[in-house]
Amino acid sequence: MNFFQEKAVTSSDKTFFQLREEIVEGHISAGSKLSEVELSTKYEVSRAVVREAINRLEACNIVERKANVGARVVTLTSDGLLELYQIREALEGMAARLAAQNMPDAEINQLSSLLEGQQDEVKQRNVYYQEAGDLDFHYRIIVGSQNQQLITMLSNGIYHLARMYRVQLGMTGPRVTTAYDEHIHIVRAIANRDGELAEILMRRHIQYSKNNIAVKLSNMK
Amino acid sequence: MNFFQEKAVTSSDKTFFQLREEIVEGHISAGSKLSEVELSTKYEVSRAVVREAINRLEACNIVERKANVGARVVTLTSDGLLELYQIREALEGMAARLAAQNMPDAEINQLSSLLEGQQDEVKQRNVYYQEAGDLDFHYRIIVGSQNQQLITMLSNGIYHLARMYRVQLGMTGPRVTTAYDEHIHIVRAIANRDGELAEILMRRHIQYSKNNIAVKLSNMK
DNA sequence: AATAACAAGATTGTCGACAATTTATTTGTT
DNA sequence: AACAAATAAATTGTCGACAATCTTGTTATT
Repeated sequence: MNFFQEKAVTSSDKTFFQLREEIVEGHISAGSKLSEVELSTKYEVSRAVVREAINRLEACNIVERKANVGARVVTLTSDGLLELYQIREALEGMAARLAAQNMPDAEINQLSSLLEGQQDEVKQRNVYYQEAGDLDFHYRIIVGSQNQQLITMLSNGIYHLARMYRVQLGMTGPRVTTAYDEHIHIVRAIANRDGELAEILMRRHIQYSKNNIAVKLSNMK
Repeated sequence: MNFFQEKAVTSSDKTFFQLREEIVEGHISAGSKLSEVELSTKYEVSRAVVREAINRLEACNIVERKANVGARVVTLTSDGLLELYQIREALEGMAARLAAQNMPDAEINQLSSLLEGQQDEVKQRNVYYQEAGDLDFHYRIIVGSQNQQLITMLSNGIYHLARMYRVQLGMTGPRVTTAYDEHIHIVRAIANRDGELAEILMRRHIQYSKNNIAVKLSNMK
C-alpha cells in the first residue's frame, strides 16, 4: 500500500502516521477539532508527541492550527480541491518532464511492463487498478524525476491530501479504462525522452481526473 | 521587507522566525549542526520551543533532521539549486497562469504602475530593484493566483530557501535590466488575460534567473 | 597494530506539571 | 429579559526532569 515506505522510528512518528491515516480515511471527520489531551489518552502517549504529530500534519495542509485555540482537520471544499489539483498539475507535469530527462531506461521498462500487465485486468474493469495501480504509476514517475525536493513535496504532503479527497468522496472504480490509455501515452512520451510532450500529457491527465472528482463533488452537495 | 507580514504570537513563532532569518542570512552557516540545548540557552527559551521551531524549519526544507541524532542546516549544492528552481518554475508558472484568470483588474493596474515607477531607477542601474522590486513583483503574482495553498507553499517554504541561495551566493545587483523587461512582458500577458502566455513567460523568466545563479555558483567552486 | 566489546559522556525523545490564554458559565446591573 | 462584567473551567503553550539513543573514548583480545 505504502510505496514510499516510511518507518516509524520514534513514538512521534507512529502517532503522526496513525493520526494521518485516521484523518485521510475519514475515521476522524473533516473539520473536526483535534484535542491534544483527548488524542494523548487515545494513543497512550504524552501531549508532547501529539503536538509534534499535529504540527507535522499542519505542514502537510491536512490540519489547520490557530495559536492558543487549537487544531482542526481541514474541511473539504470544491475550492480546496481545485487548488490542490492545480498544484498537482504543475508539479506532476514537471515531474513527467524531468522523468523524460532523468529516468533510467531500466525503470522506464519496468513501468512499461507494469502497465502491460494491468491491461487485462483493466479490460474486465477490475477495481484494483484505479486505487493501487494509478498510484503506483504516478509515484514511479515522480521518483523518476530524480528531484528529491519534488519527491518529498508530493509524496509527503500533497499525495495524502489528494487521497483524503478521493476517499471521502467515494472515488473508487470509475474512469479506469480511459485513465489507463492516458498512462500508456505518458510512458511512451517518457520512453521517447520527449519531456515537452510528457508534461503536456500528464497535465491533461490530471485535469481529467480533477474534472471527474469535481463532478462527483457537485453531485453530492 | 516582509510582504507577507507574519506576526509572532507565540514564543515558538518568534524563535522560528529568528532562527530562520539567521540561517537564511547566513549567520548560522549552511550544513552546521543545530544543538537544541545550545539554541535554547542562546534564545533563552525552553528546549520544547526550539524543537518546535526546528520542526517547522524542517517542513520548509531549510534543515534536515535525523531521529535520535539531530538537525543540520541544509547544505547548498548546485543540485539543490537546480531542484529548487525546477519547482519554482512549475509553481510560479502556474501562478502566472492563474493570475491571468483570477487577478482583479485593480491589482493588475497597481502592478503595472509599480513597474512603470521602477523604470527610471532601473535605467540608472539602481540596486534596489533586484532585491525588493523583484520580490514584490513575484509575490503579487503569486497572490493574484488566488490559490491559497499555492500562496502558502511559495511564501512560507520555497521563497525562504530560494533567498538563502541568493544571499549566500552574493546575488545582488546583476541582471536587473533584462529581468525588468521580462517582468513587463509577463504583466502584459496577465493584463491580456492570456494565461497560456503568462505561464510560458514566467517559466522562461525563472529559467534565466536560475542560469544566472548557477553560473555564479560554478564560478565560486 | 587492528578490531571488538565495553563504558562514559552527550544529545535527543518523552513525560508530567505549571503558566498563559481562550472559552464557557455565572453573576450583576439596567 | 438582555446585556456586560466577572469568575470558573478547559485548552493550549512552556518548562524542567528523566529515559532512551547515539557518539566518543577506553580497554581488552587476537
